[in-house]
Amino acid sequence: MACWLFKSEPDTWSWDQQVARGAAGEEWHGVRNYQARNNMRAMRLGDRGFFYHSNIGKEIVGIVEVCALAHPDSTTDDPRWDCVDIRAVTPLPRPVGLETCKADPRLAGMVLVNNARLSVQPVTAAEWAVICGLGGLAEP
DNA sequence: GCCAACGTTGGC
DNA sequence: GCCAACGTTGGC
Repeated sequence: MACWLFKSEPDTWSWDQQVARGAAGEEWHGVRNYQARNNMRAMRLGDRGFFYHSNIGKEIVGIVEVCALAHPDSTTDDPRWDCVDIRAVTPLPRPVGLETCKADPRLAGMVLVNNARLSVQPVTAAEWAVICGLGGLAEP
């Protein structure tokens, strides 16, 4: 099972809003970047992802799960853009900041550290485990 | 609020 | 198909 990272500005869509959607989840719409879209197309049901707050907070705040495969983005008529649905699984007991990721040599290769602009990113199993540890979660 | 990095667009 | 111009993102 693959791991991912979803970025959102909390002003636009926050973790709290995601949690409020409950098990139904929410369409991860608005992505207009091919790499990010391709990542979403590669997702399988049940894949886990981190939920990252950009700009405000700059930290990984929770874990989400893919609950619908890629489908057309309902916010555009442009057929190029697909998105998945995700639902909140659990918050991190201790949010993991960008600073922390940059400072940890085990995360030196992380996309978040090296290409901050990509809005939907792959995360390796090793990175996943490190961040869960830093975040105070026993590995899910 | 600024600026650097990056992706996309469009002219040639 | 290349490349310059432009817009957007996101860290600081």
